[in-house]
Amino acid sequence: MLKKEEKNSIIEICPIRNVVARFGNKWALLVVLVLSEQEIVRFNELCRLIPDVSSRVLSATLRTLEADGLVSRKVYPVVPPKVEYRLTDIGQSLVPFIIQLTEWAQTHMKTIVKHRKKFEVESLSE
Amino acid sequence: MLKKEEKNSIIEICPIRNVVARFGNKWALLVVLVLSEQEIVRFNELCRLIPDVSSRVLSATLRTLEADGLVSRKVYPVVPPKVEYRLTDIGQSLVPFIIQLTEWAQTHMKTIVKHRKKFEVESLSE
DNA sequence: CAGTATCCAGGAAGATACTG
DNA sequence: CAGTATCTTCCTGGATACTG
Repeated sequence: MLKKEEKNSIIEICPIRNVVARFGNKWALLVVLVLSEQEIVRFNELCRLIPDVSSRVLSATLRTLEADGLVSRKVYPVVPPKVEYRLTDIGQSLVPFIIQLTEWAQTHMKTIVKHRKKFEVESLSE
Repeated sequence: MLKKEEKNSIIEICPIRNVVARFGNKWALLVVLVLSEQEIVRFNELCRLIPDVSSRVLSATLRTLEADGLVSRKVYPVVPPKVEYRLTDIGQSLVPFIIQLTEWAQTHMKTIVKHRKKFEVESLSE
């Protein structure tokens, strides 16, 4: 394997890894998907729409998406606070691909799950 | 947030999360992409094609891809060992989406990187 | 050649509690 | 309401060494 510095340079150069790495985030894709369905969503609404994410992780996810320019955040100076999230144009442009991906997932899911089980059994019997 | 058991049931039910979770893997997408270009690849060849992955992680990645049925593994009973990896039909069917994704990444990468930097500066000045 | 074994470090994510 | 602070746990992935 390569040394750390060499690796980092590869990662920086490679646009695919750099950007696609974001999808490694456990929640990012899901947040984009939810935002694509609701247009405008407030923070606690998102919490409810994705019931198994903590507010800590959700806010971190939103911040990276905002940093990337995929999501915009609008704060209303009112009490109690009101913050709205929505997709930017770039964020929107990603949606069709995510949907295709989920369709692919739905199409092949049964086969994949079946295959996983079979594989598991075969591995055990060795 | 929900309790752990409730969460797990959500994840099991949801086909999208279940399958898309695989993309969270740091190397899975890249391996599929490389296999789509080379058709048949041997283990150490892959090591060389993806120079910044360790053999330990590479073999783990290959095993999960094999378990999912995206990659097939063919062992020749010779000395020294010879093992060939290639995409299955399901694996192949995923390739166009990955390519679209990488094209999207290439198109928007500059904007995203610029936005990240801007965002960083703004965060510091607060 | 094609991996495994072992050990370790870092980061992601979870639980809980708290605040402007 | 919309988060942050803190602490802890878990798990991925990395380094190195070794083997059928």
